[in-house]
Amino acid sequence: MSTSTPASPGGKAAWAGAREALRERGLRWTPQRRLILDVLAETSGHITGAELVERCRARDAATIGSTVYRTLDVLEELGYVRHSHGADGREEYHVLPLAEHAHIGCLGCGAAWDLTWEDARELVERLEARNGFRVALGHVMIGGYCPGCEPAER
Amino acid sequence: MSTSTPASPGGKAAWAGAREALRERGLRWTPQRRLILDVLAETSGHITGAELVERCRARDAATIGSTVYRTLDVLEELGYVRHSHGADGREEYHVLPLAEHAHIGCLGCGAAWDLTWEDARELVERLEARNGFRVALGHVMIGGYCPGCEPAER
DNA sequence: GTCGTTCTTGCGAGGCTATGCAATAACAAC
DNA sequence: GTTGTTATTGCATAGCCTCGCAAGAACGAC
Ligand SMILES: [Mn+2]
Ligand SMILES: [Mn+2]
Ligand SMILES: [Zn+2]
Ligand SMILES: [Zn+2]
Repeated sequence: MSTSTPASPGGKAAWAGAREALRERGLRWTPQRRLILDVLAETSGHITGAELVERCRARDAATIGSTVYRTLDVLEELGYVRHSHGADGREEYHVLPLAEHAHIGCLGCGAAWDLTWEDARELVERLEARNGFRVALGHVMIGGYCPGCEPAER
Repeated sequence: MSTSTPASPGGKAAWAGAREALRERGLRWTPQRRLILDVLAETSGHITGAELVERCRARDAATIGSTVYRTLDVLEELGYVRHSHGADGREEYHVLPLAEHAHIGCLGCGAAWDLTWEDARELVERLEARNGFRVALGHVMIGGYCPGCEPAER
């Protein structure tokens, strides 16, 4: 469903410090969190909350949705994931974000791509200059239609 | 919560043609649709799907959510409303959009502004040329911080 | 006014996400 | 290993939005 974002850097390696990161904050290392991190470590690019629940459930049928969503909140605070909302409003988590970037999503087929600061520069500079508005690229979502998806009517 | 978008032009007047617009397409004029249009005619700027359901329910307790959402779909096809998704992923309907436009929202205070095709031209043209991607300006959401709101952390 | 066609509605169910609460488990200290 | 503290889980519930389906209503024709 979601395309884009080249493979993450170290794969599993990047997650090595997660257990320590949790403990340093007084948070706990539980079997549920370990499973979620294992799945994320094998994911590159984007994943929706629902997809993550599903993949965890494939490995442990007892997986509870709310636990997954709450763990995602924690991981976002630690910087391991970052979320925005896709064109359909659903959560889209970016795993191990290398650099802040915006998302472009097809309203037809749901495919998604990334947009860099460089791509958005002209617009970002215009908003900064004209309105004093500082764009948070991670919270930019551009909806539209990819070449394969004709926008039906209108 | 959402600022911007000056009051709609004619208020009720702008909705006068709605009944005809429906009939010309073979669609029907029902009591449910009339109520929804009445409520929308008294709304200017933005409204979420849930808010609209609530306001309709205030006038007719028998209002059914799915009917409201389906009517919004129809009205969007006729051009009377246009929706995108707010920073929290919920649907945000723009009533009587004068022109298709994108939304800029402050992640700090929630203030929102509009962005026109002209403002986005450079980026839109770039995406069209480079990826064959046709931007739907109404589905563009730009998050960031207004001059008054310091970007907290990270 | 009656009838037939086709659009709409109501209703039920389901997907995605959030939250409160009590029971449980992780961790640190001993 | 036991115990106490407190974070976390499971569960239930709820909100927002979508969809299928069968019953019902709007509309045009007569
Ligand atoms: Mn939508
Ligand atoms: Mn969110
Ligand atoms: Zn597409
Ligand atoms: Zn602000």
